Amino acid sequence: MKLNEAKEKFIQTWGSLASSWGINRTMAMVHALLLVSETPLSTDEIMETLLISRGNANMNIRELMGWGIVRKELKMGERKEFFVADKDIWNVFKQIVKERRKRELEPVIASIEELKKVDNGNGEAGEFLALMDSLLHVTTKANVLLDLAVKSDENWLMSKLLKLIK
Amino acid sequence: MKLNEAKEKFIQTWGSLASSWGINRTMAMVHALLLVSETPLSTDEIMETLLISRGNANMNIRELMGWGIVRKELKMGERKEFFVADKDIWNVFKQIVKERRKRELEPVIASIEELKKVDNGNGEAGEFLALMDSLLHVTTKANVLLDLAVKSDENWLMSKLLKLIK
DNA sequence: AAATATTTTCAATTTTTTTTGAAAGTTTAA
DNA sequence: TTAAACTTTCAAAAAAAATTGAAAATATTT
Repeated sequence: MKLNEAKEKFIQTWGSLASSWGINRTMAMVHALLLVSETPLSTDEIMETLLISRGNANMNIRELMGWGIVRKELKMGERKEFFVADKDIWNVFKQIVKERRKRELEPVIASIEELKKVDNGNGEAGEFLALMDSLLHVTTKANVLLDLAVKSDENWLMSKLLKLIK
Repeated sequence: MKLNEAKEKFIQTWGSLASSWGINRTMAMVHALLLVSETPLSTDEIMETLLISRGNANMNIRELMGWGIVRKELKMGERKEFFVADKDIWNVFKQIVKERRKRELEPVIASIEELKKVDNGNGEAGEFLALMDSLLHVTTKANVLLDLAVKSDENWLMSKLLKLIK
């Protein structure tokens, strides 16, 4: 398999994985392209390589920057903006966990807390409250653990965790 | 807030969360409905409550059973099938992790392994290979850890993990 | 074996999400 | 200040995903 073919396959793999995780296919492909690119790429280069429109390219690049895993790079003597992906995969992973925790996990915890205020005058909400409690139990623990994962150094975390397995 | 209102809000919350995780909105709502229901529900009851068609209800119930988090319950003297959701949230969590690991993580690891076979005769694939290695590093570790999580008892795992935080 | 109840399937439709592309906006250079 | 280079926006179009509903299949009862 030639290098370019492998890169292409990687972009496809990343793209098709995306939709199972609620991530825009094109966004994942732009990310993959930047990951395998040895040099920063301009919007035009991304458009040409992935055969997508300018609007689409722009939108997804911006979204990736919002996730904190792609950044702008300015080239001297060039007016265009260039983009690079953070190549430190552990960092990318941490960044995504951090964002999803903030965007999705925390709101859901707040929402469950809210639902615990249900009127239980005659005790009819007992089962419901038990469900909310067990959900809260799992989600808050996940929250704490993900926070730990995000803040820690990879090697420290992994060595600790791998010890647990034995 | 009345109990029924709270249940409805819970179903909505669960449903809207779903799409960020690549899960069908209705499937999440059916799941939520079964979670908050104190009794097993028939397809007809699910249709009526969520205002969805028979085909849709059937499809999503079946999908939930495929994920191993909803099961059929037969009532004596009733010809209809009834459905119940596993109320043990830790179990539900484990089951979902287990399935996603099998359906998504393992194939992606296999795919990256495949891409490592790229032709590197003249050394031009060095950076690409380094990227594949670091991806493999993170994904295989995640794989091992999730496997641990899935196989372990909640309390054991949690007590161990919480110790790490201190 | 026929009638009835129930579940499943799937082509057609609807809804939602993504993408396009051109116009508007912004920045830089002459 | 004007023009050119470049980026952003967003309404319309296209594509993808979800949903419907009725017909077919299956299961149960009489």
